[in-house]
Amino acid sequence: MNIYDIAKMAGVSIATVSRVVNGSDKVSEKTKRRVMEVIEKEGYTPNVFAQGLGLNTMHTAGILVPDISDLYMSSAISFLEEGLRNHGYNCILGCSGFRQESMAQHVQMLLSKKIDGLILVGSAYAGNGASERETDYIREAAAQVPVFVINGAVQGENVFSAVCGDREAMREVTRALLRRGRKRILFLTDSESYSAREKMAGYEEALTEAGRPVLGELKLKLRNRIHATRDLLLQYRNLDFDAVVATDDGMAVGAVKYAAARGLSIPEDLNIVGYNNSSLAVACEPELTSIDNRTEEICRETVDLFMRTLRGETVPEKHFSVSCRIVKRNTTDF
Amino acid sequence: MNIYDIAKMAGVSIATVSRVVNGSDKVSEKTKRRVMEVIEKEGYTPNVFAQGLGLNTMHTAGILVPDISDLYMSSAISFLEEGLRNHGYNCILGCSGFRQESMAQHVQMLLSKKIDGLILVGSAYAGNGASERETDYIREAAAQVPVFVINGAVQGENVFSAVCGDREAMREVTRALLRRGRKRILFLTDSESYSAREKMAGYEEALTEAGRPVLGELKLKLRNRIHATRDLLLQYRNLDFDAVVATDDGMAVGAVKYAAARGLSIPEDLNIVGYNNSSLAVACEPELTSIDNRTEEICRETVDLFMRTLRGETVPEKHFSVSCRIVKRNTTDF
DNA sequence: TTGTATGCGTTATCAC
DNA sequence: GTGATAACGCATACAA
Repeated sequence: MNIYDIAKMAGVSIATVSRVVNGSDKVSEKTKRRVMEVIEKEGYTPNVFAQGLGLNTMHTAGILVPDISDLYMSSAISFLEEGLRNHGYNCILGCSGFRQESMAQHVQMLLSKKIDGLILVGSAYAGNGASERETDYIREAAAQVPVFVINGAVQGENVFSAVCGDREAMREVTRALLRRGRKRILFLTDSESYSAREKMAGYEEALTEAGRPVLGELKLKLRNRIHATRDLLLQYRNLDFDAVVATDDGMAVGAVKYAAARGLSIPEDLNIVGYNNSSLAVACEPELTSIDNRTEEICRETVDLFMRTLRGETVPEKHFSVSCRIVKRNTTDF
Repeated sequence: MNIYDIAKMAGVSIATVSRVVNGSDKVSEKTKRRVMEVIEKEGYTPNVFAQGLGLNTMHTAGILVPDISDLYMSSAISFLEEGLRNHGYNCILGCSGFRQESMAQHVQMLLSKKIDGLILVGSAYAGNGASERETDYIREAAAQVPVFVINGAVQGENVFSAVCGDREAMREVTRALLRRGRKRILFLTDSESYSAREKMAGYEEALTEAGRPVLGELKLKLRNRIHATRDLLLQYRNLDFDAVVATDDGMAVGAVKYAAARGLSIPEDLNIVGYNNSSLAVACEPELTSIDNRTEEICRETVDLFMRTLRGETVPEKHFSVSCRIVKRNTTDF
């Protein structure tokens, strides 16, 4: 059932059918009614491929995440999908993993589908800070469609980003721990992404401004898995720390498990702060103080930016930032 | 840059370019090389809209989930996306929520994008068992493209499904609890979906075969939220139960929290079994015995079915089933 | 082995 | 208001 069939059945030309379908006002009420009747009866919908070919868009956004089973990313996608859909855009989803090469490849794959814009979820896409060249693939993509990076700042023409103040949040938390007399604060991370670097910077700033040394032994890189974290900490028996800040709740929960295994009481012997305020923070015992990085706001802003950019508006701010919130629960005493 | 440009630059016809791009063997090595050179130099890729218009496919699968921030569904999507991508198919994602009307609407939306097949993740799509009509929208969709339901059995032409043996798993777990002397086993669920009904049936079967009555007061429907579950159980102070089985880990963790609030010891005073074996099961304390419903296998099978169906193979089994696995941790003593 | 011509189903630009 | 017709960029049947 195509536009020719409908035209024939309604006794009009395809141009008129097209006008009716697209709500043109240059059609008489009478013919509009007649055409609509046929359309309804036959359940006709325009062929999106033909539309796409003519208009050069199928109203889709490409969304790329490294790992969709990560709680942070899946909730981000949830917000993005809803927002985009409300504006008539569908999402083509890609899961790229964390390998640089694979990320660039996936970007190409999405571009080849002629998406209208590309949303990269997670600071993993913003490189590890080794070199500006790491993010060249983003700027190349941006030559074709606008690119929106969530939680990672990338510079470039047609590249937009929305982040939350990870550095400030981590600085504030570290400060609070120091104020409560914590002497040796362990920093746990699983990556060197933009946001991980920001968090570490905040941690170091707080130490420095308090006149404390930044000790390499207190900065651990590890896998973001609960048991792996617990076991690693158990191995470092003589590391001697009285607080833990982690760049994701998973590692923080691992620290909680470590405390249980060592018979340490929380928060008296050990303060622990997680990140992302995921359901893990509520599941563990004692429940985890965690930093809420405002996924919903960031996603909403990104969708807004997406729509405005596609409408051809020149947006004032290419880089949007929002403050994190510290959600205090029972693993801290500040 | 289109096929005409490339043809002109390479000094051949568009047919030849098309042949080269599609790897036809009826092109001489020499011209193939020449054309490829131009293609590489210009970075040409075929316009997928034009391809789609001609071939009536863009090699996309529609994937619909009620809630992508649910751990079970996001991990399912992760497996599906990878599997489909390995076969050259991309995913258009929809998040429908749990409302019947919205689910049907989203199915229409995906169909309008001319997907090659539709994958519905989660038994929510299989109806609440009230009437066969609930799933009519699935059979209607199946008139256009093959539909694959994950974790919910739906009958119909061109409808396929993959489930795990929820009924058997729940029966086995309940049996084990009874064998260990548990007298009053609480059943917690947040829905009446196909899989929830299967689980309840298994629970009831185990009770019945042990000569125990199935008590309505011991079957609770509630929201799948940790604190909400805990608080609800605290309200029912005189309910008197010595075991809990839940249709999702979230509620089971809520029961763990309830035990902590009441000062009950686990597993001595209370046995608890969760479902889906998510990261929540590992995050909570004590760690949760949970049922692994084999998401990866089910998704792999679904992708396989998807590909075979699209290739026009007649598949022997429209309904695939795999057994769950009970993952014993520290909230049970069987 | 290569080229020509046509169809795919729209939208949009013209005439009328 | 309405209709004829030209793009849009590809794959492919058919000719050469």
